[in-house]
Amino acid sequence: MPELPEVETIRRGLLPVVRDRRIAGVARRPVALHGRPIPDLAPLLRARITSLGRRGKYLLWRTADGGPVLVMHLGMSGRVLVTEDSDMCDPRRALAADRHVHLALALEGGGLIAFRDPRRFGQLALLSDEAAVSRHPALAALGPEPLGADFTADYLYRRLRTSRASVKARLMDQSVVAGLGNIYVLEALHLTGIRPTRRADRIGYQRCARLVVGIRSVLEEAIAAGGSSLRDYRLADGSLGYFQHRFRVYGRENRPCARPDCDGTITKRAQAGRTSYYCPVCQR
DNA sequence: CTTCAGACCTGGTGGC
DNA sequence: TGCCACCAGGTCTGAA
Repeated sequence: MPELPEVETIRRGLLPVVRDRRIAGVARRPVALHGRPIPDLAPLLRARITSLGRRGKYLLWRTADGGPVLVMHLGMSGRVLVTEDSDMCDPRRALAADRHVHLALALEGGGLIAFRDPRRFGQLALLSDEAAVSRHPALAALGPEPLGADFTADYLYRRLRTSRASVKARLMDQSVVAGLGNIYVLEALHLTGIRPTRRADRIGYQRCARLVVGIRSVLEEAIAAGGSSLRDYRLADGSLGYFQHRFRVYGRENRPCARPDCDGTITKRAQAGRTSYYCPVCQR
């Protein structure tokens, strides 16, 4: 899936296209996404999109006058497709043309937004207003934004010191910090010289402080690069992100460690049902 | 309580 | 070429 940098890149690319556009037609496929049916989209009809927000890996489509909010999570394989082609503005046709498109919104004046997710691990919810957004269980459970002021060394130290789980599992827990996934956790841990398998409660304050800085810098660099394109992911305009060329550890088993003064070799191993990559020499 | 394996899905890849 | 096992950016559940 898109992790925070990919979702943020999509948000930035989409915003100028959809802002102030009115929704002229809607269609949904009768399939389950993340085990739940796609909500009725009728409340979106005639609504005007005013902003596109992001919280963790969630995209929030807001509409004018306190109207409904579409909450979208891209799961592992979700994408948002946009076409400004005025011929392609029938949402039902968009669903018929591609069996992995599960939601389509036609824009007044031409153009179409489609949510495509082959694996169907994504999530869609339509909330009636801002109050419902703050009550949404998954959103309410999210920890601080890693690029926000609340994500501090004090905070992270407090959240790590009480857990015997691995630091990697802890950082991937969205209630600790919102938006990190497998790739960026591993990248940040390499940057800060911490082994993914290290127990969270064995990490001191100074290392937490470095981790906060490292997480921020990895995310900022990735956003600047337009995210990472592996498999499905594309920017809003269909182009590719290029942060994957800057990976220090992810997918780099048996390659030399990228740290200049380190002669280690990147190791791959299964951890908590996922794959971890790290340098056994400089990550402790 | 916390932690972790398994389930949920499809598609792409690499081995035989 | 075909078949099959395995792997993939995430999240939730239930069991230990």
